Formats: sequence, structure tokens, C-alpha cells
Amino acid sequence: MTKQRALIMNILNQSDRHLTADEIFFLAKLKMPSIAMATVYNNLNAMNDAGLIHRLHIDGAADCFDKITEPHDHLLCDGCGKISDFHLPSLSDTLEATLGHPLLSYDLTVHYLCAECQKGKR
Amino acid sequence: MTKQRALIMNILNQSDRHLTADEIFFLAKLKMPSIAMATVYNNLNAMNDAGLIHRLHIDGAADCFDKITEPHDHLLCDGCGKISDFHLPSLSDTLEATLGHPLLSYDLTVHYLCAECQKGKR
DNA sequence: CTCCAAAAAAGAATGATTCTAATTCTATTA
DNA sequence: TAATAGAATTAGAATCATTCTTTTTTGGAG
Repeated sequence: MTKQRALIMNILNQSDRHLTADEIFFLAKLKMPSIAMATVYNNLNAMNDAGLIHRLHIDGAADCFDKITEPHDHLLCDGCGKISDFHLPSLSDTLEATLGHPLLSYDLTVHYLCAECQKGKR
Repeated sequence: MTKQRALIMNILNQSDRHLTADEIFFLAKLKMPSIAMATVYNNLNAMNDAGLIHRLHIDGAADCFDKITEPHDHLLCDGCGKISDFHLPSLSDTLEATLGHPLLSYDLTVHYLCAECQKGKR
């Protein structure tokens, strides 16, 4: 656990949003101007591999990173791109039952229109 | 519907696998040597936007494209990278009920170990 | 204090994808 | 049939996120 990793972890923990590597880099640079992009990626990848954080791919955008509090799924508004979290606890069991063998994990992203975009009908 | 688009559509329809843009480009070039990569992407993007095919992102690999026969979800072996299809018809309704509002679509990828990799315990 | 290994820094390199500009089709109209 | 306009294609440059390579720094063990 290096200073850099602690800083990146902090930034993720204190954000309520999903951050791109670029945003994390920007925020990290405010606190530690010497930090390099490669360090951000190295640590994000290491933490992702260790299961401490979660890399989220959204079509047509840079990957986002997400602190992991509990397993959760994502809700993406196709109008404004806002991402929110939700969780369907029964899904894991349902999937194992359907497939007939154990699963390691799953990624679920639901596309919808948030209330504002629904109104604007974009 | 241009010749190029028909060719790309054919390649996707005749494949039982999920193909990357690169693979599609290679196969297309066999039949139509003058075809350009940009044309492949243009058409794949257009068809994806029109809902005729489906772009699938797999972490750490190039995006794949998939003909759409019926809505389906993906099963990814974390050992060998093999992709297969399955479908959980009830999920859409379950999600709408849980979220309390309509959804546009969803993407579900389940990670598991296929029978061979299970044996090899990679 | 010195040495070693691990991590970080810098910035070049990569690779998938998109963009731009120029060319070629296609379909329609005259 | 010829002319024209618009759309699609081509070629290849450009972009952007991400990774890689090399050098430098750091922090702990002896």
C-alpha cells in the first residue's frame, strides 16, 4: 500500500460518482502533482484484479472505476449518460439455477431513460 | 443496403462465433479486396444503431459483433475466453418490477469456467 | 549507511476506433 | 441517355484510452 495507491483509493471512496481514469488522474494531481498517469492505471488495474474496485465499461466512453461496497448492478440513462446503482440480490441464484453450473460473477447494465430525460423525450 | 453492407451482414449471419471488426474486415476482404476498414466500422456502427446487430464489449479485448436472432445474454469463460449465448426470459420483467420503471434494454454477461477449464483448473 | 527490490515517473508506443478529404456509386431527373 | 446531387466508400491520417519500456525514486533489510 503506497501513498499513491492510498490516494487513489481515497478519491474513489470519497466520490459518489463513477470516475474515469482521467478524472482520477486529475484529482490525484491536485494532491500529489508528481503523480503519473501510468501510476494511476497501474494501481487501478491492480486493485481491480484484486477485487477491491470495479472497472465498468460503457459503450462509447472511457472505462469508469467504482469503489466496491457490495455487489451491485448499473443503471445507465441513454439520454444523459448518468449512471446509478441498484442491486437484484436474487439474480445470482436464478442464474446458477438456469445455467446449471456455478458462476464466477456477472455484469449487468440496464439501459433506461431517467425521469428528466423521460420528460424531455430526448 | 449497399453491397458492402450485405457482405458484412452475410459474414455475420454465416458465422456461429462472435467476430471482431478485424476478423470481419479480413473475411470481407477475401470476397471484396477493395473494402476499407472504415466501411466495416461504418456499417457495423450503423447496423448496431439500427438494432440489427449487437456490439459486445469484453474486458481486455476488441469489441465483438453478433447477429441478433432473438434477445440473448452472454456467458464468458474466464479461462479460455469462449463466449456462448443463453437467455433468461423472465429477467426483463423482473428488472422492470424491481426498478419500478420501464427499461430500454439490458446487457448481461456472466463469467464462469467452462467444463474444460474447470477440469484444467486454470 | 548501503544495497536491493518494488513501485513510480516519464513519455514513447500500441491498437482499436473514428475522422477527414477525396473519390466513386446510385438513383433520379432532365 | 446524360447530367447532377447526395450518399456511401476508400484511404489513410488522427485520436484517444491504455499499456509498455526505461529510468529514477523510495523504503525497508542488513
